[in-house]
Amino acid sequence: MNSYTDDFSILNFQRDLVDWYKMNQRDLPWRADQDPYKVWVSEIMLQQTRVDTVIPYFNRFLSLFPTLEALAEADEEKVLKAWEGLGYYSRVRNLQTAVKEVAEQYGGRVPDTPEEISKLKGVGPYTAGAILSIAYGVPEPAVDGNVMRVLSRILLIEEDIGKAKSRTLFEKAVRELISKEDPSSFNQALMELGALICTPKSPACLTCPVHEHCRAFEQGRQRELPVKEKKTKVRHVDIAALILWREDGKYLIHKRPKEGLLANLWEFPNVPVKKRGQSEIEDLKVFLEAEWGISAEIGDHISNLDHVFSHLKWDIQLFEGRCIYEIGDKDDLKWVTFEEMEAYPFPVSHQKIIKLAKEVAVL
DNA sequence: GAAACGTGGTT
DNA sequence: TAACCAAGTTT
Repeated sequence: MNSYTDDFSILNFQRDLVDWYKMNQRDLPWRADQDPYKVWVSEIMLQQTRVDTVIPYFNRFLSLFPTLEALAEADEEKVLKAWEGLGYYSRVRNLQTAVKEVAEQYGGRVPDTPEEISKLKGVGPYTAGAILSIAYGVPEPAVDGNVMRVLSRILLIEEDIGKAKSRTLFEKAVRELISKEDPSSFNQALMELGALICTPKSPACLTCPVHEHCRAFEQGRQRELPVKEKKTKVRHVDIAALILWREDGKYLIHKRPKEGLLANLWEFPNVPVKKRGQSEIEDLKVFLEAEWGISAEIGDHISNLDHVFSHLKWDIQLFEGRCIYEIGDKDDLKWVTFEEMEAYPFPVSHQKIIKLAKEVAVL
């Protein structure tokens, strides 16, 4: 055959892993029941996001949108507001799109087959397997970063887990290993083990419930795995941003485009700066005039701030300015008070600006 | 297949 | 501090 599970004691491994999980699993809010909608929401939130970060978001989200129907009918602005600060905002817009699809096409019942569930927006191979196994007990692999790390050690798999292709290899391994009696516990156990014991830097092998099955541990090579190539540095982008105010105590905010970075979130007026130096104020004025028909008197430089994303870094020079003249109304522009601002979803980068704007306003 | 897509905690 | 990491998916 020549598979990674040749000469591997599958049944004993399953037993040791699942027994440990049942005794040691964390008490997490999405484990209270197996409601497919809640499992779904939790899985989307947990993508690339820590459990501790997700817990309060999950509880708030479920109190705001307790059912699939409630989320399907909700205003997108409210949904984004509930996601504010969690990051990867397309996750929740895709989730709402998918939930509407389920409400309309499946009578509100989350599909329970790989073929159907995988068609839903935002449901990739991992999430499909997670929902199917956890909510429905279907023995499908749910291969995330934890699973690849854990199995790379246990089975001594030296494939680069950074490559998209290697995921299918791990899925193949899981199909051979997974407990048919309790796929839910098996999949979650693998992830729980990765989160609590088989951690990236210094795995706690001595307390690991399955170290007797671990080929890397046997050879003392657990710290060499998984193999993962390093990423390149993030790109720096210079931006000039503006706290633009009016005599009536309102500030100008702008809704970002429906695609791309921070899609549909709100922000303060800003422009990319071509050459760092003295042109920032002019860049802002030209932009306001040309794009929105606004003329402004730009005043003090407030401060410099930076914000790091996964793939780039904003270096923001923040100014303050007074609106002199404006024409017409636009859907993506709003003049609001600080109080009204609280209803709008802002990315963290612009939450920092709000904070500074409030301090400046006091003066 | 590589890059885009957020944020906060850890090392 | 900079790099790395966390229950990935879409384009």
